[in-house]
Amino acid sequence: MKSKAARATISDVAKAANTGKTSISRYLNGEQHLLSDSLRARIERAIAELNYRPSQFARGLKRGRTRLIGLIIADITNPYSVGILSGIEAACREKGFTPLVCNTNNEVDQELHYLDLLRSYQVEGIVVNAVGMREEGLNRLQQSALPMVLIDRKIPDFDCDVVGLDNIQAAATATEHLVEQGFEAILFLSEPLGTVNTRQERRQAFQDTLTRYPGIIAESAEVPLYDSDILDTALRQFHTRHRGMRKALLSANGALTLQVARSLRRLGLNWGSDIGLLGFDELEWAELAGVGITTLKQPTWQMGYAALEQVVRRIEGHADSVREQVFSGELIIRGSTAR
Amino acid sequence: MKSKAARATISDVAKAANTGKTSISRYLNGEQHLLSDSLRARIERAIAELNYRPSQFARGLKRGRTRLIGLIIADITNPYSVGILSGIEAACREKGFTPLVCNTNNEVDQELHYLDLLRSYQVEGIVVNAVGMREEGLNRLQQSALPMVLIDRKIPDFDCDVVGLDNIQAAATATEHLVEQGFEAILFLSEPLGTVNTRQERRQAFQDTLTRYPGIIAESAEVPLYDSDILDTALRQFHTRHRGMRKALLSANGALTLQVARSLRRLGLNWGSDIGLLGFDELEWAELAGVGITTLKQPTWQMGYAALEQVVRRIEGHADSVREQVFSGELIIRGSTAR
DNA sequence: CTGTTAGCGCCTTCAA
DNA sequence: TTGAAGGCGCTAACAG
Repeated sequence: MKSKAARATISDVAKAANTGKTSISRYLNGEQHLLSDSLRARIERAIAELNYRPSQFARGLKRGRTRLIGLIIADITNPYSVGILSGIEAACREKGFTPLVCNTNNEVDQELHYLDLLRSYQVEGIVVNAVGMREEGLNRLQQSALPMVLIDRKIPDFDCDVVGLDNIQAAATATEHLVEQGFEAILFLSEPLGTVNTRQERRQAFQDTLTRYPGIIAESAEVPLYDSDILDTALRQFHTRHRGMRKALLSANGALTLQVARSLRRLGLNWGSDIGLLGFDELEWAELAGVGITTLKQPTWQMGYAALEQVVRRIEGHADSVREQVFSGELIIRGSTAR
Repeated sequence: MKSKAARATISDVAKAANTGKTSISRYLNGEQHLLSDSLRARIERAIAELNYRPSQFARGLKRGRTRLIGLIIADITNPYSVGILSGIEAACREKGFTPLVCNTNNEVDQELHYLDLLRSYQVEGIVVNAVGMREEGLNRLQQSALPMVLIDRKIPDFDCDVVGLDNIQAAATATEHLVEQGFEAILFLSEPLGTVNTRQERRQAFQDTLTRYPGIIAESAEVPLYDSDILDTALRQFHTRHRGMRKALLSANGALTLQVARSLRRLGLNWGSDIGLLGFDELEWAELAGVGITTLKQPTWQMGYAALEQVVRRIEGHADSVREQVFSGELIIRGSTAR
C-alpha cells in the first residue's frame, strides 16, 4: 500500500509494468495500437495500481501544450458573465481544456496583473469578456500573439475574433416593441458609452429606429452604475419633463436594469403603469418584479460556448481572417411594457 | 522589436544580462540582496527588454509548488456560489495563488472528473462545495493527502476543515422572526435532505424552535428544485389545509426561494398579504419582488475568503486538528413577513 | 557575490 | 514493437 504523499511518476509506472517510460508515454498519448496486448495490459494494471495521473506540468513544459485557457471576466457577479462562463466551461470540458478564471472586478490593474499571470501559466488562448474593461489592459493584450477571442465587445483598432450580440437588430427590436406599445417618449439608459462599441451600437440603433417615428421623443442618458443620485435625478427629470405622456425606459444591460428598477422604487414609480421599462439581458427574477420586466435576452451560454470553440480553432492553427460571430437577441415580453 | 512568438526564457535573460541563469533565478526569488547593484540593474533591464515572465510550469515542475488551488463549485449559476467564488478569488490574489475553477453542475461524475483534473495539474490544495462526494471521490482524496477545505456542507464520515453557516442559529432566528410576526402555521421547504448536513440542520433547528411554541403548526416538505408541479402541489395543499390561519413559508436556500416565488405567482398567492415568505440566502432582487422578500443573508464573500485562508494555512504546514469555522447569518426584513 | 551543474516528469527523436 | 537518451525552463546544491 502506497501511502506516502509522493505522486507516482511515469518511471514508477514503467518499473511496475516492467518496461520503459517510452511505452507508458505511448500508452498515454493514444498510440496504443503500437503496443502489444500483453504490454498494454501490464501498463493498464500498473497505472490503476499506482493511481497514476500524468503531470500536466511536465507535459506542458515539454510540449508547450498546457491545455489551459485563460478567461478574463470583468465581473463574476454579473449574471451575464455567469452565463458566458457556464458556456465556456462546458465547451472546455468537451475539448479537453481547463479554464483559468480571472475576475478583474472591473479594475484595470487587476486586469494587467492577470494578463501577466496568464502568460506565466502559458495559457494557450484567452477569452476576454470585456464588460467594463478599459483601454490599457486591452492594448496590453494586443501585444501577446496569443489566440484570443473577445466576448461582447471589441477592442478599438484591434482586429480580433469576436463573439457578441447583434446589437443593431436587438436594439431595433426593443425600440420597435416600445413604439408598438404606444410609448410616446423613450429614454435610452446606458453606462457611459466611452469607446465601448456595444453601448454605442445599441444607442445608435435606438436613435436610428426612432427617426422612422418622428412623433416619438427619443432621449438618452449615460449613468454610472453605482451612483444612485445621478440615476434618480435622470429618471425624475425625464418623468416630469414629459408629464401626461406615455413614457418608457430602455436599459442597455442587466446590471443597469437592476439599478433602474431600484431607482423607480425609490421614486415611487411603478413600471408597467407609471412608466414602461425594457432591459437588455434576461434576469431570472424579471417575472417576479412587480408586473414583470420585459427583457431582451442574450443567448449567453451559446455565446460562451461559441467563443471557446473559436479560440480552440485558432489554437489548432486555423489562420482564417478575423471572424465576427453575432447572435440574435430574443424579446421576452412582460408586464412592464404593457399598454 | 521582438515580435516572434517565442517566449523569452531564463537563459535568454541571462545572456542579455551577460550573466548566468542562477543570478536571474535569484533575482526572481527575492534574493536580490545577494546581487551587486550593477548586476541587478542589468538583470532588470534585460527582463524589461525581453518582456520576460518566468514559466510557472517549469517552476512547478522543479519545486513542486504550483501555486494553484482547485475550486470545486456545485453550481456556478447559484448566487451563493458566486459570492463564495468572489471571496476565494480575492484571497487567492492576496496570497499569491491562482484558482482553477471547476463547475460540477451538481453532477457527481463531473466531480470525479474534476478531482482527477485538479490532481493532474498538481494543485496545492482544494476548496470544495461538494455535491455528492461519496466513496470513490473520498478514497481518492484521502490518498492524495491534499489540503482541502469544505464549504457549506460536510461530507459524511470525512474529517476535514469546514467553513459554513451557523445553521442552528440562523434557522432559529428565521423561525422566531416568523413567530413574532404572528404566523400560525409554517412550512419549511427544502431540497431533498439526503445526507446534506446543512439541510438537515436547518430543518432540525426549525422544528426544535417551534417545539417551544406549541400553538404553532410546523410542517416541512422536501421538493426537488426543478419540478414545479410538486412544488405547486405542496404549496397549494399547505395553503388550503390551513384556511383562515396566518401562514408562512421558510425556504432553505436562495435557488429554492426563486422557485417558491414563481410557484406562488402561478397559484395567484401574494407573499406579504396572502402568505408569509422568508428565504435563506440574500437575493439582489429581494426588494423588488412584490412587497419585498425577507431573507437570511449569508456572508458568502467572507466565507469564501476564510476558506481559502484555511487551505493556505494547511498548505503552509499547519497540522492542527480539524477546524470548523462557522459564520452568522443576518436577517434582512422586508415586506413578505410583515404583519 | 557569482557561475556550473544536475535533475524535476515527460515527450520525442533515433536506434534496436 | 520496444527502449535509451536528451532536453523543455527552472531551481538548488555546490563550487569558486
